[in-house]
This record gives sequence, structure tokens and C-alpha cells, in this order.
Amino acid sequence: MSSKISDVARLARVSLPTVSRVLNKSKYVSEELKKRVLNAVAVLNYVPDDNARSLSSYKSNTVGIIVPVLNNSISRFINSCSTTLEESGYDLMIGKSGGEIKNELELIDLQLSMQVSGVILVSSHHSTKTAEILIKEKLPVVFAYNKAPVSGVHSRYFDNNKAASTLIASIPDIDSKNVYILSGLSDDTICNIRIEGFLKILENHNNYKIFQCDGTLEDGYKAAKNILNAEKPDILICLNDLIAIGALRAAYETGIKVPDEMEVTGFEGTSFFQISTPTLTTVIFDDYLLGRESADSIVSLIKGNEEKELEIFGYKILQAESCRLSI
Amino acid sequence: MSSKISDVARLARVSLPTVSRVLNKSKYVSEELKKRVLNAVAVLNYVPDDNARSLSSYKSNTVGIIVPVLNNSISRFINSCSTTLEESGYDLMIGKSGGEIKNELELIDLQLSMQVSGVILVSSHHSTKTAEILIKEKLPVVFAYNKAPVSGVHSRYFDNNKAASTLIASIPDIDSKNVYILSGLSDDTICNIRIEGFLKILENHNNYKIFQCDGTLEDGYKAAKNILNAEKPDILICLNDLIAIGALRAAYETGIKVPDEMEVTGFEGTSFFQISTPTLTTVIFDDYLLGRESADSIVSLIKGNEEKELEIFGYKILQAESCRLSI
DNA sequence: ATGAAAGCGCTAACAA
DNA sequence: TTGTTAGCGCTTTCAT
Repeated sequence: MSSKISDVARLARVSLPTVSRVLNKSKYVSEELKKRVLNAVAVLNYVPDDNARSLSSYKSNTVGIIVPVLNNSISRFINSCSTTLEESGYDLMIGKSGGEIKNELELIDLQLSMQVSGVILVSSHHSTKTAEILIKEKLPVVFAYNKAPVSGVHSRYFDNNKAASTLIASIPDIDSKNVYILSGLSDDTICNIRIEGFLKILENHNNYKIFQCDGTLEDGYKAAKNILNAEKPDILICLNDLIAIGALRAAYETGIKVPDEMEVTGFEGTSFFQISTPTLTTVIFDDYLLGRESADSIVSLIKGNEEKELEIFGYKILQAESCRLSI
Repeated sequence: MSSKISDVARLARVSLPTVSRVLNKSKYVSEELKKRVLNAVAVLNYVPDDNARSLSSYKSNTVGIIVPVLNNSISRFINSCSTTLEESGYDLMIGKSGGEIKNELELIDLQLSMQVSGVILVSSHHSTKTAEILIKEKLPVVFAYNKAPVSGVHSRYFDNNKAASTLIASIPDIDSKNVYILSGLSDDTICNIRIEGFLKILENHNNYKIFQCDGTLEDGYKAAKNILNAEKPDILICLNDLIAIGALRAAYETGIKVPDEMEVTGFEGTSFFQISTPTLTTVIFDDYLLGRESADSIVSLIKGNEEKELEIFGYKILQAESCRLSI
């Protein structure tokens, strides 16, 4: 069926290693032979077998990415990783953990068995166990979207803490407002970091409350509805855009005018901010940037270069109709 | 570093093939030996090398997916494929072509060299060349989102034609309205199929015009703005939701009230419909369903089962504020 | 039911 | 510069 390196060698009247050398540009081969080899490759439509190649060379050109789920923001991230990795000649193997450590560990086994050259791990809650396994394997790895749970591992993420502080600090008169925070799940590290950031500014503020939902649009809507039926926040700080969009709908249905009667803010997660009514004041992170940087780092690590262990990326606060800011 | 099958064999005091047989459940092995092998595997933390396995067995447990880009709808699709494939024990290798045939062909070579067991190809414009190559390789392949350009190849897609006809047919009084159609790029097969569907109903209608944009929110906005500055449509039929959202914004800025002064419809592409103001009347496709079905088909084909060459999936018309329907 | 031996397609080490 | 040889880790005959 498909031809192999020996077929090419025979047709080009050279030895196997010569074919290999031409294809991998690993050693100098005379122009004459090189031409014969390339010609034979073209004639036979030869495609090297990556499995055999990886097996004998202990190298693979595959990078694994493990994500909890393929949402909007992670899709942008992967898109960007993919572009960068392709430029460097790497393929992408994607695993979806559903956010469960058990699956994450299985996926790592899977990718280890594929001899991936490196792994980019996306999680809102990086597991120590995962990190330890990866370290033990001495596999190049980049933790994205969140800081690695142990040191000595490379992390690339956004400065959620500072973003949260800055957002709160730019809300005029925050001290005189009763503040409601609507968070995602309590085991979501990123949510917790954002809350920490909020509280840094709110520490002398004695009129705030924190509520929880599961972080989806639907549950954000439900939770907000419950809150608004019982209480009267001046401002509702939502831990992501989906929650915020749900809250906007809840406010609308409850007859509460945003921002006049209540302000609402979101936080990165989608790009819905520009479409909602009112448009959503939120924090924007550049997933493409993070993807590119993470991919660059993993490539660099694979090649054995030194890389900064931590890189933390900035944010942009987008002022829109749902909450006026003083910036 | 990592242990191999010979280590396991030694520790379990059995031969290599026995380990292989236990791990692959390929032949009967006595309980006694099986227990020893599994124990050794656990002790050594043994993970089989997939490359070696594929090399010697001519099988791989990897399925390739090639997509033009990772947008919202395709992410849902991949998410769903991924879940289904994982259940059947397959890994996923994802390539992004950027919509270019050249890249698509390169990615196929890449995946061929990885010995993928099958390929799911997503495109809004499937190339004959790609199809021919895949056929020649005798690789199981499923074309998704669009009909394969040649027969004898499996396709799984939505009935865009009928969806378009039904949408138009449900608009009250369409015959007496001047209809503007705002399409995506002219080489997007899916757009063209939708237009065909529209025109089936509009064939005796002599008051419609077709415009084009590049299919993005931004360009939809620009194109709609141009149209609305010069003309006065009764209804603006947008070929996808992004265009429609752009058009809604253009209408808003131009001071045209939707739906009172002009109606707007979208078409699958995002799930923004529920957030816009006004909410968007549109056609919904179930990307999860398509993902599951495509993945099921490829698994089935890999196993050598017969599969229906064509499966065409339905749609749901969602009536919302931007255009009242008679359904 | 189990083991010994051969070989998958390629690259790396060595030799010429 | 090129070729010969061995071996990557596994599965698959074929014996036993």
C-alpha cells in the first residue's frame, strides 16, 4: 500500500540512512544523491511513518494539550497554540478532562504513551498530583491559565488578582455601595483569586456579600433572580461574563434598570459583552496571546532552552454601559 | 526512565507476549498469570508505548480531525466528538487548516504519518482533491458539515437547504416584502446552499437582492450599515448569526427599529441569539449531535462495519423578537 | 495456555 | 560523504 523508506532507497539507488538524512536534513548529503532521493519521494508519494520515527529516535513532534472543556476562551487559546506549534513543526494532540483529575491523569498517561514531546495543561484548578507526575516524567510542561501548584514548573497565566483589584478600585464610590459578589464554584481557583483581588480593596468595606453559582449563564440567571427577589444590591460583581449575562437578564425580568438602579460587572470568559443590553463592563484577557506564549514556551522547553518559570499577563478593563468606571 | 514491556515480563515472571496478551485482552491468559502481570504493571507504573504498538500492529488508536478554524460551533462539535471517541478508546489529533486546501493536504499527510485510524474532516467547502487522496489511502473518513464532493465517501451534515426554505416560508407575507439577503463569502458552500434554499421559495418573488460580506460580525455590521444608508429593506436575511448581530447593531445605530421597521433573521453559527437586543430569530443546528454521530460513524468505519453513506440532520427554527414567524 | 523468534519502519552508531 | 548493522518497544506468527 503505502511505500516505505526502503522503497525510496531502492528507487533512488541509495542506502536507507541516506534517505533518512535527506528527509531530516540531519547530515550533509551530496546534491546528486539528494536530488535522486527527493525525486523518488515524489514519485512514490512517500510519507514517513511517524511512529517508527518516534520509536527509533525517542523524539516525537507532537505536543499534548489537556483542557477541562472546549469553551469559547479555551478555543481561542487552542487556536492560537495550534498556529504557533504548526509553525514550529509540531502536531497537536488534544484531550478533554471534563475538569476531573482522574480523567486528567488518564489523559496524561495516554499522551505519555504517545511519546508527546511536551504538554500544555489548562485548568482552573491545577492538581498537585498531576504536576508531580509530570515532573517525575521529566516531560516539558506548561501550566496555563493558572499557577502551577508546585514550584519548578512553568506557568503562564493572567493576573486575575490585580485585574480584580483594579476593576473594583475603578468603581466610583464603591465604599458607599452595598456590594454583591456572584461567584462561580468554590473550587475554581481562578474565581477565588479574583475574589481575593476584590477583597483587597473591599477589606474596610463592611457591606458586601458573596454568593455562589455554578458559573454558567443559566445558573447565573437563577442565582441572580434569587438575590434580586430578596435584596437590593447597588452593584452586582459577577465572576465571569456568563454569570453577568444571566444576571442582566434576571435584572431585566425583575424590572431593575441597569445601571441606574443596579450596576453589573462581568469578568473574562466570553465575548458576549458587546452584544448584551446593556453592554457589559468587564475585564478582557487576550487568550490568543496566552496561547502563543504558552506554545512558544513549550517549544522552547522541548528544545532544552531556559525559560522563565513564571509569566503573568495583563488585562484590559472594558468600560461599557452596565457599570460606569472612573478610569 | 520509564519501564517497558520486558520489565513487566521479568517482574511477573512471564514472557513478553503474555504481557501483551493481558494488556490487549487479545487471547486467553490464565487467571494466575494475568494477576501477576497486572500487579507488575501497577508496581512499575507501566505505560505501553503507543508508537511501538502502532508500528508493530499496523493499528493506531488515534482519530484525526481537521477543521478550518475553531469557532464556537466547531468547538461544540469537537467537544462532542472527543467525548464519543474517548468512550471508544480513541485519542484525538486536531489539525487546523485555516480553510486552505494546501494546509488541509499537509495536515492529512501529517495525520497519515501518525497512522491515524480515521479522519473526520470539517469544512464549509470540501475539496475534491482532499477527498480523492483520502479515498486512495483507503482511510476511513467522514466529511462533516457538508456533503463530500465525490460519491463513495461518508458525509454527515445539516439540511441547510431545507432549513433555509422553511425559514423563508415561515415569514408572513414574504411576497409583499422587499427582501435583502446578506451572505457570507461566495465560496462558502454552506452559504450557497442556504441561498439556494431561500431562492426555492423566492423564485416568483421579484423584489430581492443579495449582498455579500466576509461572514464576520464586524463585516456584517459594515455591510449592513452600507445597505441601510442607501436602502430600505423590509427584511434582512442574514446568512449567519454573526452577520445578523452586526446587522442589528447597524440598524440600531441607523435608528431603524427591529422588527417594526425592518425584520432581521440569522442562521446558525453562534449562540448569541438569546443575548442580543432584540433577540434573534434564527435557525439552530445541534453541533453536539453532529459531533456524536460523526464520531460514531468513524469508529464504526474503522471497525470495518457498514455505515450509511449519507446522514442529514435536521434543524430547529427559533422564533424570537427580530422577526415574527407564522409557525 | 504459554514462550521463542521474527519483524514493523525508522534512526543512530559505527565503519569504510 | 555514504553504507552496514543494530535496535527502538511492541505484536504476531509459529512452536511447544
